[in-house]
Amino acid sequence: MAFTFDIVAKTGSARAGVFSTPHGPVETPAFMPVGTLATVKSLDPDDLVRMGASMILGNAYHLHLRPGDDVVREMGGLHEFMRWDRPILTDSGGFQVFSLAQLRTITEEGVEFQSHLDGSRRFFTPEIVMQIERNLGADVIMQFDHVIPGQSDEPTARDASERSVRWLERCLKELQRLEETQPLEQPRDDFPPDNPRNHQALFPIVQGGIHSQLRREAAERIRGLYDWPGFGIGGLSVGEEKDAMYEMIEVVEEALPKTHPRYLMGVGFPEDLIEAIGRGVDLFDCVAPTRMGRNGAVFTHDGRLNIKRTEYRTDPRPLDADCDCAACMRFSRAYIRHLFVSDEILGLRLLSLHNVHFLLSIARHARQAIINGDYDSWSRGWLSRYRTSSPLAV
RNA sequence: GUGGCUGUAGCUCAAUUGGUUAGAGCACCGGACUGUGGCUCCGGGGGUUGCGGGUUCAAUUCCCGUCAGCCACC
Repeated sequence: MAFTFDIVAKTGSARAGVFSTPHGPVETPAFMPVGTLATVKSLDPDDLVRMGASMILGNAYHLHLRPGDDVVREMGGLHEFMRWDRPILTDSGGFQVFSLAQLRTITEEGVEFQSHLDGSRRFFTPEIVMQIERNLGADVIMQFDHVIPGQSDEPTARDASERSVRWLERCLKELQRLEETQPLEQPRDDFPPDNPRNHQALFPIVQGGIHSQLRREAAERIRGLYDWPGFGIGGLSVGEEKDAMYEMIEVVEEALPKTHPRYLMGVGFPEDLIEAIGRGVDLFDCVAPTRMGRNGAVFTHDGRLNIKRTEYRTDPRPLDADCDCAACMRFSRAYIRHLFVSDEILGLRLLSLHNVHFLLSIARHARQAIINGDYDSWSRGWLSRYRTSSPLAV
């Protein structure tokens, strides 16, 4: 089997593992920087490698609309297109259809919607999304799911969750057909040769809103369908209370096999990573470090700070004294603030660099703490410092 | 020198025949952002309406003077 997950250490529910893919291993817990449009905004592959990123994300919805998944396929697949030879995971676009697109009409067959770029009418089905993700050629591909707001009531959440499971069955069937009929593009001669990589790992997504019973039922039904290489946990950090999110993670952790990787989609903030790792989550992705970086927010060990504030106008210190990222090793808060206030590109880049590094670093340290067997004390100390210094972090 | 036009928030402009506490956009100062547009959203500070008089119950608005800028003509 092309995808394996080996757990090397455990502390309570927290696990340190190695997830193997055709493009190399992913040491978990891992944070995956988001590169929606085949780029982690403002960072290039060398930056990401230097920071120790192993797997990154692409997005089926966005890449289908532009440049087109057919274009990516013709260019040799997403890895070669963006020159990233480590693992890639593509999100199905389910979240985007429900967050960006307009005039959604949902049926059992699929979703009709309007592109957020030009308003053109589009139709996504589980089969079409699998074809898109096949063309992109990522190592891990997410099922097409039905995403709903975090505070949705039980009937709404049940409807969406059960539809997601039915769509999952169709995704699996279509992927199996594609693997028979459409081999992935082979790398070009000047690209480092890789493992045989015709197989893509399809991750199901456990939905169910903030309703424990729905979460359990979804996990149960999904497990009964196939021997999945890993599991997505979706529909969280979409407006619900943090306590509800943590509770749902615990419920799903109980209901999923302990032998497989769990990927908490769209999370998160530093404190969320640490809380969720303690509850057995292995993989994360989040736009927060880059998007918030572009808006001036900086993650530090002493909580979040806003680089635009006047108080940093002549502050000679680095963003975070305990950070060894490229921005902190070289530049002052005063300089980066100046870049921001002046709308200079470098400001966006340096904060994105720092924030991504910060989350990658949390995952690395968490992994080491699990291996050392002292995750509880490490995480308590980390959270205490972060929350004490920052009244903004709940 | 003469005639005309214009002076309202840091900037660009509003303010009904003279009628509540002079508004808006941008800028500035805070805050939000969790399966991505550098977007967007929320809140805040800021004006002796160029200056000095006058008319009026009431003046950004009408009158006189004055200062500044612009235009035209000597």
